[in-house]
Amino acid sequence: MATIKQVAKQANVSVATVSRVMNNSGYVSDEAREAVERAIAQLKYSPNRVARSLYKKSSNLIGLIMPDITNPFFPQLARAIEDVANQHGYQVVLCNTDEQLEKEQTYLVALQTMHVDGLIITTNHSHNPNYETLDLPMVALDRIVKTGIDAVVSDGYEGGKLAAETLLQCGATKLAHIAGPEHLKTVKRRTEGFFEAAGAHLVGATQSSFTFKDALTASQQLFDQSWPFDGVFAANDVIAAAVLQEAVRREIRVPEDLQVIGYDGIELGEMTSPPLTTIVQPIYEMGRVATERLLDLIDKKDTQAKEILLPVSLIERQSTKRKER
Amino acid sequence: MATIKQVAKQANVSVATVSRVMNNSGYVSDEAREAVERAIAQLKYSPNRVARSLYKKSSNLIGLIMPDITNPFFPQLARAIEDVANQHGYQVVLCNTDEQLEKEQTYLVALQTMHVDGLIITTNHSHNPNYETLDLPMVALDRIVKTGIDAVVSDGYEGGKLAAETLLQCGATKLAHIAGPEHLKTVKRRTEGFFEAAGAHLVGATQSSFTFKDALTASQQLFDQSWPFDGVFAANDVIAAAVLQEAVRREIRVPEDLQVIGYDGIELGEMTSPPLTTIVQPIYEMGRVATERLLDLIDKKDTQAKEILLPVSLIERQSTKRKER
DNA sequence: TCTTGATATGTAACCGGTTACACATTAAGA
DNA sequence: TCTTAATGTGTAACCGGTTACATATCAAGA
Repeated sequence: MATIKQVAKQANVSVATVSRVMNNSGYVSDEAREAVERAIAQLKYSPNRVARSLYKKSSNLIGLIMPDITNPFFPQLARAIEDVANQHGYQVVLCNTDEQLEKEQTYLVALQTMHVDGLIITTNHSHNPNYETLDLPMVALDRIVKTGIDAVVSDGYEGGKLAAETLLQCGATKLAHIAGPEHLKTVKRRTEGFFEAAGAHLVGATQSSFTFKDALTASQQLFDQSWPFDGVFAANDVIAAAVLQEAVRREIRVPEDLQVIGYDGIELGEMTSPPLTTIVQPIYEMGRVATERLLDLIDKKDTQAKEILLPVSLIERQSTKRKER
Repeated sequence: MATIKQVAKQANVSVATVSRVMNNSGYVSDEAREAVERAIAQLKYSPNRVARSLYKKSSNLIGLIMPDITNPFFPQLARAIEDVANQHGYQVVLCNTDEQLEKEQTYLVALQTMHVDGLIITTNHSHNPNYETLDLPMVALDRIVKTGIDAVVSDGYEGGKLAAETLLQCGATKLAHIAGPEHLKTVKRRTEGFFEAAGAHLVGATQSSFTFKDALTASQQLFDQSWPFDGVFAANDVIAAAVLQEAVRREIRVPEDLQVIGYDGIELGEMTSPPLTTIVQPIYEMGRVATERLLDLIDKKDTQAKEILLPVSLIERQSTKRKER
């Protein structure tokens, strides 16, 4: 790798001039510029970002902290973040915390010592640790933070309501629900919205983590305890897939005897049998908006913290019947 | 953030001594060490990795180049890589190339200028670009490279054979196949193994990309053109899920009338109805092995390039019947 | 003609670590 | 007692950029 000194020598100018050409700053004569550009091309020079970082105290790196990229909701988010970051000349550093405070803490110091320019925190943790004291631009994604930290979330309450309303409009009268983990506020809102709109039609509910195994257990429990019902809203698509599978096992026909609605809009929903009707969060959009917001914060464009709420929508596939009118 | 100078001042020693304490190198008296450690604790000092990188020409960063983290095969791989890297004090930089040469090239120079210590290339691309000229430790994952680059892959040929043998042992006699994209050598091997073991039992085959939509089209085509058959081997689990869905749509019972085997062993396979029998690649293991290999290369432990072949295995769920005997 | 501001360029300090080298002290062995 | 090696510590160069500052030239306006 060529250095700026070699380029300067080759072009017969000082390093300052080379730097000016590279950064398009200060005054440079046309001759000098051409000579430098020629040297750069000849030596295939591209500046050492580490050296640049050291002086500028900025690395063009952003840290992405998420519980587990393996959870099917996160890859799309990561993709959106990486796309937008890359378009703006940033790279992203991936961190999986498993929601463990200790890991989070370790990553935080690692990211700080490497001078990342900002953080995207995609974790549903409620006991937010030293984030407040961190003095780094950051935005929370799919997560609700009390203090003055930006957040991008989708409208879970409306989503829950929409699920109940849809089920009702499609002719279901006895509704059941499988909620997500207690500590996830964004997920809890879905349940609250659903309960609100389901009203007296609610005949049963249980709760599950987001692993498929747990969801299967919860599904069985729901069928055992609350059957019969004719509409289920699951707190996410993975749980909905479990409900679908359990229904098949019990020879309950979907959507004829039982209608199912999921939440998230991940690709999995297309792959089940029957394909899953679901409330879709604009996942990619959420990642995009969060990253753009973060880049604004890094550029100090707008330092007023705010919560950005994105709308959800319904996608009808075949786990529900046609809406009546 | 405190600097080494501040620590030195606080501890009444020189920066060299502080550095020696931090790195456990050279001679340091007990008193000096204690004083330094006290100062470090007081100032909450942790060394600036950027400065360190500049001198050492090593960043403790590894670049992860994959086509698209959104493809359900990759998150597990990414997770394994990140886990192992993190355990050894490395961070990973995520890059999605969409298999586009141009993007790959851009990432490559970005990663080089930030002095990543190594690269993991998880892409099935055959037209490998400037990798050879790159002079960076790297290992290819799930990808076959001609030249002297390390590779970690699983045994697709055996996997394909295993699929055919299993189908046959489970009583299927008329076998069909949906292959993956032409250009993916690792995937092609599965097809070759399957054809070899299926022999005269093969009654039909088609081909598909790894998107669910294409897989659905290919499934329909297969049913239209080659029905009846009683065993299908799909080149990956996504395609298998499509076959399953199409079978349901045509009211063909699985596994009674048609048995289906997938490939990969991703979580999706548990979530279909019925759950999918599949050939599992040790995905996490592959990521782990690749990363450990890369770290060895970085430490110059063993520079002899080699291909590491990991075994696959069968996991029986409910898309096949019980094996006879 | 003199002043002034725009243009052009180079030198050196700086970012925050690591380490080669010089120097000093002390202990062990001859 | 004299060598010699081990131990301990500080100074300054270095990694490869960026930029403050000094300096020089030149054209325009007074």
